Amino acid sequence: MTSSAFDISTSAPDAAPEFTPRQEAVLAHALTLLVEGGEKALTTAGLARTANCSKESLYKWFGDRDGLLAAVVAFQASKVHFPSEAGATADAQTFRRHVTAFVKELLTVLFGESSLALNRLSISNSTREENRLGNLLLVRGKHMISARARSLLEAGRHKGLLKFDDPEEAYQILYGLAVRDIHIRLLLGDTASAAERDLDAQAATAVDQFYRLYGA
Amino acid sequence: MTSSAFDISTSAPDAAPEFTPRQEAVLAHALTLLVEGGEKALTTAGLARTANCSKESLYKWFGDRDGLLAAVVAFQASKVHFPSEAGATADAQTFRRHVTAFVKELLTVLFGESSLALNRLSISNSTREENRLGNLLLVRGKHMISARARSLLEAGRHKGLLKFDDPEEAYQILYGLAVRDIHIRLLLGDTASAAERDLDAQAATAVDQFYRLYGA
DNA sequence: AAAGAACCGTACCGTACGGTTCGTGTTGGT
DNA sequence: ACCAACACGAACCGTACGGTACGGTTCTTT
Repeated sequence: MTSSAFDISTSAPDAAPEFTPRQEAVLAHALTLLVEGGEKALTTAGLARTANCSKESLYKWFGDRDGLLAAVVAFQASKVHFPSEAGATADAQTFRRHVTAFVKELLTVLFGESSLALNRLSISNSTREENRLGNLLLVRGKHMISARARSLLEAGRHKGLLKFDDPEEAYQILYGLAVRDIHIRLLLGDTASAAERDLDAQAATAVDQFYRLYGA
Repeated sequence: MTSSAFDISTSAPDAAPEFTPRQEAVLAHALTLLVEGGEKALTTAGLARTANCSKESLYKWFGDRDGLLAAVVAFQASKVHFPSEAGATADAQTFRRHVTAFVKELLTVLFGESSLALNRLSISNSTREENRLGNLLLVRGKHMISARARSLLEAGRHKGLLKFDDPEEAYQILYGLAVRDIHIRLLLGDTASAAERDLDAQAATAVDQFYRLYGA
C-alpha cells in the first residue's frame, strides 16, 4: 500500500487542494524544472536544491515522488480558469465572439509550455495501470474544459444560433477544427508555423468552419 | 558526442534501414515490451532475456539504448504502408471512397497500440534538445502520411471534386475532423467510446463534413 | 576438419536516484 | 527566556539500470 500525503481521489474535483504558499512556490519550481528538462529533470534532490527546501519536507508534504507529480498537475490545473459565459443577454454577434474567445483560450492553454510539459509527463506515465496522472489531467483539465464548452454550445443552440444533436459531438468537431494535429506535433517537439502561432486567426477560421457545419 | 551504430540522419528517409531478420525479431520483442509496459519496461537486460539475445549484441547492433529506441521507431514506421491511389481513372464516387479508406487507415494506424506506444515514447523523450525520436517519428510517420494525403487531395482538386487553396491546410482539417481529441485522450490512457471504435463510421462522417467544407 | 566470426549467458562495475535518518538552526507561542 | 515544532542540509542506504568484459557455444567459410 503506497500511501501519499496528497491523495487526489479523496478530494472533490472542483475543490482546490489548498496548498500552502510555501508548497505552491515549491510546486512552481517543480513545474519550471519539468518545462525545461522533462520528467527526468525533476529529481527530488534537484527540486530541493532549486527550491531551497529539504527532501524531508518534500516527502512530508507530498508523500512520495508520484504524489509530488500529481500535486504539480493539480496545482497547475487549478490555475487555469475559463471565464464563464456572460449569460443569455447576448445576441448572435457577441455569442460568436464568445465562442471564438473560448477557442482562442483553449489554444492558448493547450499550446502553452506548462500544458505541454504536463501532458508529456502524464502521457509518459499513462502506461501502468492505476494511472493517476493521466486520469488527473483528464478530469481536472479536459473534462472541465469540455463541460464549459458544452454549456456554451447548448446556450447557442437554445438561442437558435446553432444546430446539432449531441453537444459533446459538436464540441469535438470544434476542437478538431481548431487543434488539428498541432497539439501532437508540439508534444513531439515540433515547432508551430508562423500562421499556427496566430491564435486569433486560427480561432476565427475554426469558428468559421464550425458555423458552416453547425450554424443554424 | 554520442555515437550510435544506427544513425538515421545519414540514411535517406525512404530507404529501409535494412535490419537483419534476427535484429527485426529483437526489435519486435522490444516493441512488445514497449506496448505492454511503456518505456521503463524496456530495459536492456529485460530485452536480452525475452528476446534470447545477449546485451553485448544489442550494443553491437544499436550502439546504445537511444539507438535501440530509434531503431524500434524506424522499424515500426517502415512497416506502415498506405496504399497508393489507384490513379486518375476514378470517378467521383470511387475517389470519395478512396478518401474515406485513407481516413480509416489513418485512424487504424493512429489508434493502434503500437503507434500509441511509440508516440508515448517519443513524446516522453521530446524534451531534450537534439531530440531524435520525436523528429524521427515526425519524418518517418506523420510527414509520410501527410505527403500521401496531399497528393490524394490534389488529385481530387485536379478532377474538380474538391476546392481549396493549400493542400496542407485541407489535409489538416480532414485530420482534425477525423481525429478530434481522441488521439490525445488515448495517449493519456483514456479508452475510446464504442462509437469512436467504429472507424468506418468515424471516417464516413469525417469525410462527409470535409466535403461540406471543401467539396466543389 | 580446422579456423574464425558471431553470438549467447552471466557476472560485474559505476552511477544516478528514490527514500530515510540525523544534527542543527530557526521561529513562534507561553 | 524556554520549549516545542518545524524545516534545512547533508550524509547515508538500497536498488535499478546502462554499459562492459569474458568464457563458452554455434554457425559459416574454406
